[in-house]
Amino acid sequence: MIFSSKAEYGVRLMIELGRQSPEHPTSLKAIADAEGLPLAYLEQVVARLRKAGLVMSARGAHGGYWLSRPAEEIAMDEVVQALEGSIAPMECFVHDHTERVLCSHQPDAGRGCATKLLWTRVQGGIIRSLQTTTLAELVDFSGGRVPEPESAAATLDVVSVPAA
Amino acid sequence: MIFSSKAEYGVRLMIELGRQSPEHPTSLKAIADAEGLPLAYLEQVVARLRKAGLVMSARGAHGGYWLSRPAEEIAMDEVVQALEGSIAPMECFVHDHTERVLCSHQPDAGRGCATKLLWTRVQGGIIRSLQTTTLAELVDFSGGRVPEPESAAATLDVVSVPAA
DNA sequence: CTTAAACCGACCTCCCTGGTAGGATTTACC
DNA sequence: GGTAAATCCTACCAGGGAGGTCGGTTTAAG
Repeated sequence: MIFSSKAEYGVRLMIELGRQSPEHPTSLKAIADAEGLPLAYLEQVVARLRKAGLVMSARGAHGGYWLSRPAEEIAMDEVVQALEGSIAPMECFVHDHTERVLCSHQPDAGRGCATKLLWTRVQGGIIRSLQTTTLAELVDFSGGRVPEPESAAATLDVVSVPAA
Repeated sequence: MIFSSKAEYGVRLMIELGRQSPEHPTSLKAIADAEGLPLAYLEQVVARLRKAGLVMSARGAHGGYWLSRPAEEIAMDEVVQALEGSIAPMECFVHDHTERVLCSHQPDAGRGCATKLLWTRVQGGIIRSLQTTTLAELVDFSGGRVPEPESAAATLDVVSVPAA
């Protein structure tokens, strides 16, 4: 298995948020119920998304999460990267603090690290396919946005972007 | 980590075999010494390659392994597939006995399995990048074929490194 | 008949995945 | 202010797979 269930859950969570209006927060419990996922575990998953700046949150009653950007502007490589850590095809691909990915193998006896060539290509293939998929595509594929509720007056009042 | 060390070791093993003449078998011990890998573990790795028909073997003294086809005709997706089993980005991608890969998720409540769209693309990206890389490329990258020995001396125990 | 090698299967240890548990804190509403 | 709903945080835990090891059997060359 290439990706862990954190990625699966996290992507589903993002899709769920993308289907909702960003105006009012969606609680984790609602998502957990809708997707049949354990709430306590989802908390850990969403924490990664929040730290990556992909979702924002409001605490307290009627709190919840929402996308920090429109789904059209969220590429899935950001999402998966936030959930899985670095996308490394092999042990020797380690992130240093910058963006660079490097191979820790010694260039043994003058020859290059041949497997690195292969894994680099694989990594490129993965990242490309993730970069060219937006969250909006997945939202659309899963049935699109949830229709805005008619009782707009009430809900819009609840909008409650914390008026600090 | 996307691929296990079986893939790393197995690819290195294949490259080593690709650097050798297919005329005489190369022992696992020679490869283990050259690459610094545990012999007993390599046995398990090479067994997968043999069962996949990628290498052939001869038992007994002076036995060993060789590529069953020229390196130019071996695409790396075959190799990685043999080593790792199926290349599935996510739990729900399971192989049945055919080539088809399917998602076990129910199409819940009429909506399609949206994550499947994403993982399918990722899988495609991986497989494409593996398919378009041949073993010969990696052999070449790692310094190319070992020069054919003229004498009948036991050359194979010492994998001669081209002296820079 | 000794030696080098492939072949085989059982075992073993560590670490990560996939959770659970229990709380502390924040906020809306009455 | 009290209570309920929610985020947030840390610790813990069981299971399984990764990454080997070990011991032995069979095969073939010299």
